[in-house]
Amino acid sequence: MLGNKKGKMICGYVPDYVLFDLETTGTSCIYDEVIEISAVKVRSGKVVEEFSQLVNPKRPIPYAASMVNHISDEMVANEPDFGQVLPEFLTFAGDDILVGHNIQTFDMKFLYRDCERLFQQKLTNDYVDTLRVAKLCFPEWRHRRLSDLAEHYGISTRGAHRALTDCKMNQQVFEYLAKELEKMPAAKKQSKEKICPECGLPMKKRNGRFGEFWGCTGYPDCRHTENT
DNA sequence: CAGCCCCAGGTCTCAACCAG
DNA sequence: CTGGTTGAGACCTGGGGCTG
Repeated sequence: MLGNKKGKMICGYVPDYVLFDLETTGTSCIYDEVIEISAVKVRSGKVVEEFSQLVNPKRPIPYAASMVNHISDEMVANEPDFGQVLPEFLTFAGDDILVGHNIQTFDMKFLYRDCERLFQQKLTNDYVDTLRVAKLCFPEWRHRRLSDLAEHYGISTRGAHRALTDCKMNQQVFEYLAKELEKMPAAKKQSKEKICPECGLPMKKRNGRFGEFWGCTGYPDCRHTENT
C-alpha cells in the first residue's frame, strides 16, 4: 500500500486485482486535481466489490473537462476532498495489483503525487496498464483506446468517461485481453516480459560492442544488464 | 483543445582499430 | 604517436497516441 519504494509495472494477466479509474480537472499531473475516483475489486475474474466517490477539487472544474466527464462544480460542491477520499481508496485497494487503461502515464502519476503530498510515502502496489497489454496483443492496430477495445469485444460504451462506468468496461476488456494473451505464442510473451530485477522496468535485447545483451529500458537511470 | 509519454529514427560522441 | 575510419551506445527530437 504505502512505503518507500514504488510498485512496478507488470505486463500480463492476474486473476485478482483492483481496477480503477480517475476523472480529473485536466491532463497535467502538476496542476490538475482528481474529481472522481472509482474502482472495482476482482477475484478470479469476477467483480466482488465496488468503490466510487466524487471529490471536491477546491477549485472550479474547467469547461473542457466537464464536457468530457460531465461532472460539474455543483456535483462536487458538498463532496469530501481527496485528502479524505484517498485513504478510503487505499484501504479498498489494500495490497492488490492495480489495473487500469493508460494508468502508467496518467492515473498512477496522480496517485503517486497525492500519496507523496498527503502521506510523504510512495504507493507500493504493482500495476498492470491495459494499454500496454493491448499493444502486446494488437501491435498492428493504429488505436488502442479503451473505447476501441470495448467496441472490438462488443462491450457497451454507454456512460463512458464516468469513472465507475469506465472501470466496469475496462474490467471486461482486461478479461478478454487475458484470453488473447493465452492464445499468444510463449516466445512472444516471454520476449516482452523480461523484467529488470533492479528497477522493475521491462528489459530489451540490445547489440553491444561485445555482442548481444539484455539492457534495462530504464537506462540511463538503471544500468542493469544481463548476458543473453 | 492541452499536456504528457513512448518510440523510432537521426545525429552525436567516443572507443577501438589500423595504417603510416 | 597521430589521424582517419568504423561501429555501437547515448542523446535528441518530432510524431503519434492517450488522457481529461
